[in-house]
Formats: sequence, C-alpha cells, structure tokens
Amino acid sequence: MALLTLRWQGKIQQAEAKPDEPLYAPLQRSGLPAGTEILTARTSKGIHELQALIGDATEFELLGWDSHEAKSVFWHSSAHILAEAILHFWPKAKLTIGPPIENGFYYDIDFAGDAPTPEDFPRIERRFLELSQQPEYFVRRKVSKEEALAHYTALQNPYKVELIQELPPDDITFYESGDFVDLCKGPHLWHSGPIKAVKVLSLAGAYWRGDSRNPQLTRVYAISFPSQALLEEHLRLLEEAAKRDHRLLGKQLDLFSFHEEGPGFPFWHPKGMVLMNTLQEWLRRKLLRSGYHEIKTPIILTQRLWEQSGHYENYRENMYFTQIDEAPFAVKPMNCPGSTIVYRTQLRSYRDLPLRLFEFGLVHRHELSGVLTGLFRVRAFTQDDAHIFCTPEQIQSEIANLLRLVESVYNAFGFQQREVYLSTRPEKYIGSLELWNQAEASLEAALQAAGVLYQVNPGDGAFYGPKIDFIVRDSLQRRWQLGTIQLDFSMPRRFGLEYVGTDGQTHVPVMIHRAILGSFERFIGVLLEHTGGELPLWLAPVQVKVLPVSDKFLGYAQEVAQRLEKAGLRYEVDFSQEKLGKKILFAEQEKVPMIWVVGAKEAEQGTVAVRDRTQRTQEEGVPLDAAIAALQEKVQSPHV
RNA sequence: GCCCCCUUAGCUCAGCGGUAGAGCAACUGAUUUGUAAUCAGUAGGUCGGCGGUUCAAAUCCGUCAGGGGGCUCCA
Repeated sequence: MALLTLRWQGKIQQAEAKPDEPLYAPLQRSGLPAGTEILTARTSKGIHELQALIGDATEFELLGWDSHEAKSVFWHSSAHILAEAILHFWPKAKLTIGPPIENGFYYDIDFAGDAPTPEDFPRIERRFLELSQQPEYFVRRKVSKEEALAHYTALQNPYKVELIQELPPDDITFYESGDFVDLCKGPHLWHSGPIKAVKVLSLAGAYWRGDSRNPQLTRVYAISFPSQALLEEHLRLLEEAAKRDHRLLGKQLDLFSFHEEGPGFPFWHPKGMVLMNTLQEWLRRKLLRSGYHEIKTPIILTQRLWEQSGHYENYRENMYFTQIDEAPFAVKPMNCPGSTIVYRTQLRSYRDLPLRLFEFGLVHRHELSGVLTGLFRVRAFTQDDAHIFCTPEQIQSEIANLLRLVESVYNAFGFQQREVYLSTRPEKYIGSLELWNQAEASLEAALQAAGVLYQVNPGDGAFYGPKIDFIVRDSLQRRWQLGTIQLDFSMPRRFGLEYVGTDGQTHVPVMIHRAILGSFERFIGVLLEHTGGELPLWLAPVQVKVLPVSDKFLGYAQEVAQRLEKAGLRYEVDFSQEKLGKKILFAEQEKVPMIWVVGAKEAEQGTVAVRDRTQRTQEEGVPLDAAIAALQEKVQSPHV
C-alpha cells in the first residue's frame, strides 16, 4: 500500500492505494467525484489518466473542467466519440487525426467523395450523445507495430499506416471505446459520461499533414461540454463575437468596404479615413518625438532591386510585376530595400547611428484568394514600418527603446494583456554564429532588463536574424499578433551598407526591421473587434452629434456646430425632420460617443443636453462653453 | 490555389420549378416633434455574370466572379 496525496479544488487529502490499481479506485473510496467532476489528473510527469494504474506516483492534482489540460483531454476523447458517430453513418470513411484544439476539437477524415453536409450535423450530434451517454470507457492497449499496421492495412487506411510507420515500434497504443478503436497516444477520459453536450460546428477542407500536394480531407469541427448550459453559454459567446466582426462594423459605421473590382483591396470611406489619419498622425508624432525620421519610398521599383534583396528569389509568388519603358519593375511587398537606398545616400559615420527611419509604407502582396479576410488579410496595406540602422553594440539599447515604445503604444489602446515571443536561430541561417549569439544575447538581455515576460521559440527566427513577436489579447480573449522586431544581418550586406567606425574603417551596420501596429488596416480591424466599434473619443470619426429637437432649433444647432468647428472637434448635425427618439436611435447605432440635444431650453439658455454614451449618463443644461471645454479635454489622445 | 457553404432592392432578409416580396434606408407630402423607430404615398431588382435542362428557372445542372468557414493546434 502507498499513501497518495490528492489535491482537488484547493484541498489536499490523503488516500491509501495499491500501485496496481487504477487511480479512480482510491478516489471513489475517498468519496471524490471521479469520472464526473474530476476528469483527469496531473503528476509531476504529466497527465495521469484516471483509469491508468497508479504505479509509483504518489502525488496527484485532480483536474476538472476549469483546467485547460482537462479540457484538452475531454475534447480529445470527444473527438473519438465523434469519429465513432461518423463511422456509424459513413462506415467507409477513413480516419486520420483528431486532436483537441483551443476551442473544441476536429477530426480529419477521408470520405472518398461522400462527405457529410451541414444537414447531417443533427444526426451526428444525436448519435454522438447516444454513444457518450452509454457511457463508453476508454481503454488503452499497447500494440506491436505489426499489429497496428495489420489493423489499418485491413481497413485500407494509408494515413494511419503512414503515421504508424513513423512511430517508435515499442510505443504504439490503441484506445478502445465501445466498438471503436483508434490509434492514439492519449490521454483520455476514464469514460465518456461527462460529455453531455456537443455541437458540430463546421466542415472544412484540410490537406493531409497541411501540405497542398497531399490529398484533401474533410475536417469536421465540433465542441463538447459537460452540460447543455455551458454549450449554450459558448454559443452565446460566438454570437457576441460575430456581432463584433469588423467587417460588419465597417459597414455599419461606414468606414470601409470591399468590392469585386478589387478583391482584397480595401476602399476607405470618409469616416474610415478620419480614423486612419488620426491613428497615423498620432503615431507619427510619437515616433518623431522618439528619435525617428520619416521617409517615403516608391511603390514601384525596378526588378533588379528585388533580385538584389533576395525577394525575387524567395518572395516572387507574392509580388506583382509590371513594366516601365519595357524594363521589368515590381510593386513593393516590403519597404526595407527602399529604406536601404535612403541610407546609402550619404556616407554614414558611427556618429550618425542609430539611424531610425520610419515609413508608413503602402505594400502590395499577392495573397491566395482563399485567405483574404476583411481587413485582417488584404492584398494592399500600410505598414507602420521602420528600419533602424545601428552598430552591433547598439542592438541591446535599441531593443530596450523599442520595448518601451511598443508597450506605450499598446497601452494607449487598452491592450493590457500581451505575450512576447523570442525566436532564435533556425537551422538554415546566414551570418556568423558569433554574430547570432551576440544578437540573441542582446535581445534576451533587453527583454530581461525591461522586465518583459517572454517565451522562447527555439529555431523559429528568420534566416537572416532572430526576432521578437508581440501578441495582444482583445476584450474577448482572442489573440492577435501585432508587432514584430527583427534583426537582420543579411540585407545590409546585400546592399553594401557601410558606416565609418571610430577606427576609421568601414563596417556593416545591423538593420532592425520593426512594426508596432503591424499594419494600420489590420490594426483597425483588431481595434474594431476589441472595442465592438465603441471607439475611444480621440479616434471616433464623429465625436459629437448635435440633435435639434425640431426644425425650430436648427439655427441654434448651427450655432453650436460653428463653435464645435472652431474648437476643432469632429461633429455632425442631424438635420432630418424625425422626432428626437429616432435621432437618438440612429446616433446610438452609429456609436457616436457624445450626443448633444438642443431645443427651446438650450437655445434660450445657451446650453446643451449632454448624452454621454461612454459613461451612459445624461446631463441637461450644460453651458455650451463648459460642454465644449469638457469635450476638448476628453478627446485628447493618449499622451505621446 | 484547394475543399465545403453562400450571393434576391442601398442595407437586413423571405420566397426554392409557374413569370419577384417584406422591414429599414431613399424620395414626396403631412406632422414641429424633449432622450432608442410619427403617418401616408412614390420610386427602386435582366434574383452576382454567362451557358444549359425544361412548355416554364430566382428556384435544377455546369461554369466564371465575389464573399464566408477552413487548409498540422500533428497518432
């Protein structure tokens, strides 16, 4: 007998157990909800299934639905039940892989031309629940490579055969649940009882192993929950997210549109341009005060330049080409080569470095038609790009500066939750090992000095240098990659960039590519979804809308408008002959942050009735001067 | 690019083999309005384009275009 230490919901208790009994046995004896609330367990070695023998483990943290790992196990087991339900209706379907994902799970299946349609979802769901509520017990069985291969050869499933062939021969396991058997490494639930609600979400094409040269499979996405209420809650969340879709808001708020005359190329409407320009002016001011200089380089440049930069060789598929006077030219997909040309216009000394050149550069990239998505993935966009030319010794302090800058920019939009990733030297790289080591050390030192929490992605850097990526979470906890900082040892060499050092010799500068927002287009998309279209006052295309109670007060409304104009505020007056209620409704739908109602009282007293959307308050009889002064105060952009 | 789904009035959508509908918006008129929709009228569409099946196509089939969900989060 061994004494187990069990942690469940913050409480610790002990239980006696034998090493050759499954973990659920002592839990049951202790009256713990094993296989219902307790879904799985964790030891220092990782996930320990409830049905797995205890062995020499003595400390278990019991995991329930609130644990990320337990959810993964839950969904992984759900994927098996889903596959079983699907095989019930499509017995000839060939299974491939079915992992849990961030929100739910999927199974990639080869239906050989007889795939389900969304109309099939309900019966799949019904069958799923029949199976899960039997319930089915998940039994792990170690099999030999021969047995595994024989099993799937008999089923004529080349995908599983391929997977098995890559597995170590002494570590192959099947999981059996009901009549269903699947090659799987686990871990799984003890049984499917807790899986009480399921929703098949969508179908998608997915290439075997993500490679477009491979056969295309049908991916069935689904999500399951321990209760119907949780499923409904999740569906509500999806609806909420759908309402915040920036494509919808772009239309509702009249900011931008897309048309078949220019697929992937956004058309910006007047209000969208106010937003775009306000954002750009704000960032421009901030950068100019942070030691940057602005440049603008041509959109079309000779093809020779792209051959020199390496883009022609590595990035041609994504580029647009044209001709000028019979010579080949290309539309720029990136701004960096242009920046190097500006660098080269003078003989640079170490005293000139770091030289920080920024460009709100419009780049064009040929993205595959299938990946275009609103403002998130477009074929032309404006990067908040910059290139910092510096000496290797300056890398660390430049990165430190950048980290501060990035932080202050994200804070300005309320993106408090951030993730930072450091990607290091990949297998294929250029430049000396020494330079790489120095660069990586500089990045790490800067991150640590700034007290930034980060994760390392080993080998994930670009071939020309290591990088730091920034990901923010929006108000719905969705992750968006925005900024990136990339060190580049390659391009300065390719373009023959030089500076004269203290030693009088010429040296090659290091180039830091960096974007903070990424692109203005995409960032506006993210911001819209983050705020649900409730833009902060300083960015709102219309900051205040003046609503005359009736035509009689148009004169006074005009007067108020003139004052707003003088005060430099963005306003609109509702000249329609609708009743006040309707004017309010429309102004609210347009998500105008401030509504000023003017009628007899106001005209007489020189006041406005202020309806503040952001505060959800109303205040009558505010003197016009005071209202304007207060608004001017509130529309200030976050300090630069 | 590939797979599945979608495309009907400016917008949101109904109609799904018998020759086009609603609400909102627009326009006209009446109403002169006090914090989330005043009333009445008018106009608006070769039902995404092209081709086919059919006596008959928005509706069925093909094709092209555009849009949406996806395309390693690896047994």
